[in-house]
Amino acid sequence: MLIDTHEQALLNSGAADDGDELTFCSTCAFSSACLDHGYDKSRLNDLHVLVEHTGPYREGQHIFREGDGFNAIAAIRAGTVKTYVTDLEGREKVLGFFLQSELIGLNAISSSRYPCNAVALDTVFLCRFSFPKMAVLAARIPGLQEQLFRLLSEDIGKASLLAGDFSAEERLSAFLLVISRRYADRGLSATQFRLTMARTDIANYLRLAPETISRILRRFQELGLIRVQRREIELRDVAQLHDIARNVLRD
Amino acid sequence: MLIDTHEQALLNSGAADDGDELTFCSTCAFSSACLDHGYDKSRLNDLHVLVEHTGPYREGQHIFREGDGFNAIAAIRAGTVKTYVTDLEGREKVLGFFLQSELIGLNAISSSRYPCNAVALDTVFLCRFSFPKMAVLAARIPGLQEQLFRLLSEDIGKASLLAGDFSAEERLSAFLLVISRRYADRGLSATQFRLTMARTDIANYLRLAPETISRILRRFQELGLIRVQRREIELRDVAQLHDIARNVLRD
DNA sequence: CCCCTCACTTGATCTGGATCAGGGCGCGCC
DNA sequence: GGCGCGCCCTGATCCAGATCAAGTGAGGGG
Repeated sequence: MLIDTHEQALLNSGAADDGDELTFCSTCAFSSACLDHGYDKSRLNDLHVLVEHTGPYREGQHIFREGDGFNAIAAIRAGTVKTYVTDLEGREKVLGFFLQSELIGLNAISSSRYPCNAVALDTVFLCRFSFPKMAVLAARIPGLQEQLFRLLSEDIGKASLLAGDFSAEERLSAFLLVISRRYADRGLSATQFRLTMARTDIANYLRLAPETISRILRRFQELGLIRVQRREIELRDVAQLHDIARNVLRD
Repeated sequence: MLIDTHEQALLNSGAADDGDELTFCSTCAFSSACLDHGYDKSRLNDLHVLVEHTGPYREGQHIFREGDGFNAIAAIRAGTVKTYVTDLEGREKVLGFFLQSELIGLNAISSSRYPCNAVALDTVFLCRFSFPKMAVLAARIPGLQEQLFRLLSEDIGKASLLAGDFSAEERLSAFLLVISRRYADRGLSATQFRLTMARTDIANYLRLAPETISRILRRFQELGLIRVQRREIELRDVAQLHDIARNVLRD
């Protein structure tokens, strides 16, 4: 298994133990998935050749670029990743933001090339999974195959925030709630967090102008729905935000 | 294998032969996939319990509804299917149109429920594949697993026509070209075809008003790009349509 | 400490497409 | 054939959000 010096440091620093897959990489969705579904430790070697820890990627550093040959999907161990494409006029179109334990690269499977760019928004560490090897393993471990099907299928529906002809308020409210939910899932505060992305990134993601983001954040603040100071956000009336976003989120 | 009377008639009418999977169901993506990847005939029984031909569904008849329990994905043997959800104000949001040999239901895997409605736009026949059984089979046939991963991954990127803040002309031009391409792939004319969906459906799909669809079709006709008469469409200047849609299609 | 930069904010104006309102026409049904 | 219904077209008006044009203020480097 390839481990660079940063990685080695990280491994040595914690309670990490190469012999136990769960503590070895507690943020890897697949490792957990394997164990959850009865994957036994006698086969751990399979995972070791499968998994490669990489990082750190510094803010602004690319993880992959559009057109790069696809060989691995990656789970984020730490940090935030933005995926995007650039249109013919050079404008950036943000496809998604990915937090700890989320997967990037799933949309590259079909064409064997990454169809978009991925860049670190802060300091990022990854778990890379060789996809060919994972496919072989998936055939042997039903739980893993099932997990992969589920993850892929989930992503098909994820575009809903961008699809739909929603108003700017609906979009932004839904965006804040989705971010909040994802932070909460990771044990962080659901009501107070720091956005890792610039206004421009949010705008490019929600298909709005940066000015519109500013104005609506201010409006939300004036209405007492949120408190915002630079990138620090506090949600003060989640119920009403949900009400605004109800058409987008539908649940 | 369950076969209703309509189905039986269809089977008997052609050169179909239950002993040969390829002629038995030449429009089924998976059957071909299995054979393409070295699936041998001694295991055909697996596919027979897996596949169930259904139909006809008449225009306006639902194939599944939002919330229905997911048990199977389906390949379209004939006809056109529209998938959609309804927002809280009762407005219909069209998610996609599916032609012969395309698959519906892939987005239901993750939640075990169909997250949208599917309705026939004309007379539709389906191949239903029991998903649990298919997953078992996929573990045994590498080609099938690979095919499934590829199909799922493809669909993740499909939303691009809806995402993006494209102009009405860009959207509609891209829509016509995508339809054209898909008809051509099926051996039909790429430049002359009949739309199976209403203006309203196109509008709901492209997130535009039906009036806008009308106006732009007229404008395209005045510019000599297309000829349109009711639902009959003739593409007269594909190059320029491509130019208009270049930001949407990106290839 | 000050300046410079870059992200963000704020205000003024403009516009693409939605909405509203009405009219035509093909098609099925009586 | 005529009538009615649904789909489609067309014109007039309106508005959300883009765009244009200045600020403002925090952080960083000299």
